[in-house]
Amino acid sequence: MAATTAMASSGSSNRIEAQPLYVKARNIMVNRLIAGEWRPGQLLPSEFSIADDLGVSQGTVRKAMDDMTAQGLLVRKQGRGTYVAEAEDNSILFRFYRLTPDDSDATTDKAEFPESDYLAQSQGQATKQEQDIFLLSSEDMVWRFERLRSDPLGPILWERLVLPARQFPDFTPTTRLPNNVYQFYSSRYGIIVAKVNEKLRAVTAPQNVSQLLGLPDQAPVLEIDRRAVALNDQVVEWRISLCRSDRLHYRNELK
Amino acid sequence: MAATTAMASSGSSNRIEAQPLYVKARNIMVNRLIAGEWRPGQLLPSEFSIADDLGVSQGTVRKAMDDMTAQGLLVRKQGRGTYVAEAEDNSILFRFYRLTPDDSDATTDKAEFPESDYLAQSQGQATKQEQDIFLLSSEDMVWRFERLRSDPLGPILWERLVLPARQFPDFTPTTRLPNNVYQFYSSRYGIIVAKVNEKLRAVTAPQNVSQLLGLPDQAPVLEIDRRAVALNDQVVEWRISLCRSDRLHYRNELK
DNA sequence: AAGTGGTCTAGACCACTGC
DNA sequence: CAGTGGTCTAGACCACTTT
Repeated sequence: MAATTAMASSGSSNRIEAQPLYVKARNIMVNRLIAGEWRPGQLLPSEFSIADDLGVSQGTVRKAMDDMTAQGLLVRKQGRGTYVAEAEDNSILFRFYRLTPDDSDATTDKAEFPESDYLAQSQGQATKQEQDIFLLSSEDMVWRFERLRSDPLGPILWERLVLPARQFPDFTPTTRLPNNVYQFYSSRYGIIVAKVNEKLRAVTAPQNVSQLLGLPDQAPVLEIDRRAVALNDQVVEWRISLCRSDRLHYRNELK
Repeated sequence: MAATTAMASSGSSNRIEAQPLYVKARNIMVNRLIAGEWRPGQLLPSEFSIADDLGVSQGTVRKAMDDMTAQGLLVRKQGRGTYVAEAEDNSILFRFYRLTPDDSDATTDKAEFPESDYLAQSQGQATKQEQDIFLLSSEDMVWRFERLRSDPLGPILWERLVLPARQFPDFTPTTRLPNNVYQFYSSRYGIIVAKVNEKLRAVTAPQNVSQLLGLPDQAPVLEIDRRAVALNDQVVEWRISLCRSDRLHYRNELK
């Protein structure tokens, strides 16, 4: 079977396609993730079996999988096999959620994920900005959510969340998002969020927000403009959060 | 020579030290970096030569070096060899400097590194907080700097920078820090900054800072509390910056 | 016992650099 | 041309999980 599915050899003959085999193997596998052929949580075939399938050695498949594992797309379990990562695997807390109580000890870092109160929810035509962000046309629809999120000590942030309606076909005006949205996108729609781009600013809270958060008028808040990018490079979520930073902060580790 | 320097085999005999050879090899090499035996910019021995030295195969050394390269400690140059990374190699801009003009296109992202005006500079005994941060005793001294940093359009941030005096023995009250401090630590003292921990908050600018930055009174600014951690896990720099965020933002890509 | 990923080795060949 | 890192393969053995 290697005859039909084998990838071009990297041997001396082939000047075009100067791409290592393990990169091609990786691309093929990533495309299977994008296509939904391999879904989050699924057990993949063994390395040897994929190697046969692609017509390369097991070591080459391993290198490709090493990359994908490092990127958080796959999860290996010794003795059992390799699985497509689910949003839970990456411990969402440390991956995409950076707001931390000031007194937290990092050791006693409990998985306190904030609860949500829905202030508004509607479907509407994409604005110019939303068209740019999601690559939509002016007739396309988006879902918009406004939420107030709180931890046990009280409200911590206000946020507006926008989703392209096309990707979430079964939403209704009363559909609520679970607290861990990326887990939801992954398990329900097979959408794998590969990365998130954020822009942070210090701004003065609008009056309604400072009231909701219980802050004095004109209080400074942290504005986080976040765009979640799926494996196929499409933006699947746009979110603007206004966070109180009097008892929380945004932590970042740069390596 | 493998007889004396060889690392314990991972074979069946040895239950203690359940550590893969490549991890041991990595640790040995990292320790050479910490000890200053290998200095930034230096050309390392070839993989085969190190493999002989450590009594392992070249593939094992390669795997250890792969890790270190991924971590930004080493830089490979095909056909020439492997070098200890210098701060310039990692393109400091993208690694540790996250402030970006709002209009920047990422494509036209010029390496505009802000200039510094020194407002104050002094040596003094470490405060309680500084003792905690740098693991110093009460008699130990620190250097403190206050700077105003500007890009071509004007001032963008005020910052206070603290260094443990012991690590910078030849400083004088008029020693200035170059713009790229991590490059300076690396080339002059062999100090390799492995990572940086930051805490971000939105705060109201103190009056003197808002004046220096040309902002209205009570303007919100982004406070960045940063600790730079060296390879040996010691904090070597503490910095608090107050950044205008009306025409700049802090960009972050989470993967 | 069988199957999986994890480690380690050895050897081949390629691409690039510098002499 | 020799030396380096980069890729690819094949095979051995280990550690872990499941049957």
